[in-house]
Amino acid sequence: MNKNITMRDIALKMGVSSVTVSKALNDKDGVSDELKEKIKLAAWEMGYRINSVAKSMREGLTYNVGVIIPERFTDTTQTFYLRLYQEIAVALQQHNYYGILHILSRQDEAQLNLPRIYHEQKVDGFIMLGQVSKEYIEIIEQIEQPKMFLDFYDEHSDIDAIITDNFYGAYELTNSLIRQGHRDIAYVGNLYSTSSIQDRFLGYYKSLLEHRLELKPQWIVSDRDEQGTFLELELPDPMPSAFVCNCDQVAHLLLQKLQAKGYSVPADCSVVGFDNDIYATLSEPHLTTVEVDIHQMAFTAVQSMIKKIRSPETRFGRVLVQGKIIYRNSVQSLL
Amino acid sequence: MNKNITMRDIALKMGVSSVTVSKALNDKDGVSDELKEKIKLAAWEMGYRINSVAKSMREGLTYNVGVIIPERFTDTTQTFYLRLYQEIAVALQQHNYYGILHILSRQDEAQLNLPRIYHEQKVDGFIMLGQVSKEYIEIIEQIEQPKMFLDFYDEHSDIDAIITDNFYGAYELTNSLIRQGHRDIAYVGNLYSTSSIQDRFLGYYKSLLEHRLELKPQWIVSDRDEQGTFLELELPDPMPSAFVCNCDQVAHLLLQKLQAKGYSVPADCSVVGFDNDIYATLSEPHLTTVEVDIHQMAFTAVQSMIKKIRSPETRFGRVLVQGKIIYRNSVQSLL
DNA sequence: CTGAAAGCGCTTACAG
DNA sequence: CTGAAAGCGCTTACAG
Repeated sequence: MNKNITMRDIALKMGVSSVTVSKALNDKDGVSDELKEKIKLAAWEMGYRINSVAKSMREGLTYNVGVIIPERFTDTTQTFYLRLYQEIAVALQQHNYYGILHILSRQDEAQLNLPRIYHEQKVDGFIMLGQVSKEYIEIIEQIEQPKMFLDFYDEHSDIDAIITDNFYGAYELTNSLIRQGHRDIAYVGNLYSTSSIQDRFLGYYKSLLEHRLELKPQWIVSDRDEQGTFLELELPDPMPSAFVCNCDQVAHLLLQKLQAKGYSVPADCSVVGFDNDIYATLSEPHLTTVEVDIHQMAFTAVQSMIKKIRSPETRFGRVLVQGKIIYRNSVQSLL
Repeated sequence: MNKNITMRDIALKMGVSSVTVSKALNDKDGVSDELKEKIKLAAWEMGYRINSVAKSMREGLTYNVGVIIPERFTDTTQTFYLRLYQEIAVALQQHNYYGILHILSRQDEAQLNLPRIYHEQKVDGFIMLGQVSKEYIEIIEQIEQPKMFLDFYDEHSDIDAIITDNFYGAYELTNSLIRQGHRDIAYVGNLYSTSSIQDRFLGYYKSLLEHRLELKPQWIVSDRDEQGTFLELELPDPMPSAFVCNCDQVAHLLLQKLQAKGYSVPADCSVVGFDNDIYATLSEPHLTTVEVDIHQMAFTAVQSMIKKIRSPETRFGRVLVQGKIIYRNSVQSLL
């Protein structure tokens, strides 16, 4: 059987010490180039694979990053975080790091239990992907290792956060509606549910303010309860000429509601979304929306995390990743 | 600073040896119950966290399982494998194991490079999630650690595989169409692309055979090239009364094609899919389909993998996980 | 019931 | 340019 080859085995075979083997394989100084090449060749021939556990033990680094996603955000219809996780995994790979995904169960979240990867020192840092409760944030703050929030932030916490630029995304999107003649514009989303829904709302509101348009209370349509469970949408009366939805999935639901009630989109009513996820192109008409740059978010997060692991004092604060408006066919020009 | 607490620190504080601390914290024999409790309390008070790297080094186990997904299967529209990965991560968690996701780039797949988690001995076993080329399978066979295929198998390889019961799923689904009076039934899928498309086809064919229905060549409609890239679907002429699609995504595409050409589904033509993924309920009408039991597949895979890690000689062969037909509105009874 | 010793496979700091 | 020694933090096997 191919018993695992160690540096010692190579050293024995080559008649050198394992120190020399280590130096040669790691391209460190102190070994002649000639010997280095010989050792590398022997290692390759013997099928040597480095034991990362021994390396980790010695260096005090696991080369793993924990990514925590609350179970609440992982049902069948929500794939955004999984795709973000995938990009994170790829980005980590490129830095010789590895991701360990931890799905935070509802129970552990409620009972404020940290994941086992924390208790077992399995990782060098934590990326919290998806908003958790204030109480859970306080628990995370006590972790003395590098940590960051991804796709949300907490105003009271100074933990680094990478977020999509929700505010300007919604602001620009609303501006574009106004440029096309819309004046009665509603917002769909529960303002008390997550910071991103809130920030998108504020971007929408800023656009209204700048154009001196009134924000009518009945034009804020709730879409979910504070736990994130979707509610039946209630159409405002009178109807606006356009809806800014906090996400594509809700825009998709709204579209179905509107069509069921006999409204034609965009002829009778325009709808825009946010995220450019699968719902944007599955909706009929396809949605004008803001594309979150998942790739960029993942890469920024990983890069920052690795910097923090290397120098734990590094602080980034709140990093905004710009989105991009994708124009499709769910908006009617009123001009 | 909270310098990491080790067993040694606890031992020093309690005036015992670190052996005793280890035994106490692991609930091993050889320490009085009284002392055990005292040590556990002290560990808790001191904020002790076990160093899993040291444990791993000592035991020769990483407690990680590598899950390899070819990049080809991870574009925006395909979330099946990511959801399966998520279930795997949860199942592993329950066994005190962790998953490391490796996205196998097209390049590494073509160049037959094994992932770095192999070369660094980062994991105790490998789950290959999604079909790879014959050549790559041969490379995987050379891995001397536990390994298994998930959601595909290779006839020439005796590597354990967990697959959904594609054959009987498609067989039952086709039977149900025939029971509803359909006689002219087409199949949509490239028979040379993956084993699951092939097996679903054969289940469909078995149903035809049993009912003495002819399999007309023009009723096999290709949906993708052998690399998996979707092709424009070509409707057969004459048209069948029903289509059995190899997956929901293709059923969704077919639906759009049919509707664009003026066919009404299911009035003019019935369509069934496979997978019960997001496309099944995003299609209009919602698709009658076979639900792949993702949860069960992941749990079976993880359980088998852990058995194999504990006793490397364990063989499972090909494990079939039963699917379940979900009846919706995309089929018209002709009776 | 308790502990001293050994060892897992590396790498760093130091000596030659 | 090369190597002996030490140590990362555990756990097992053995001795008392």
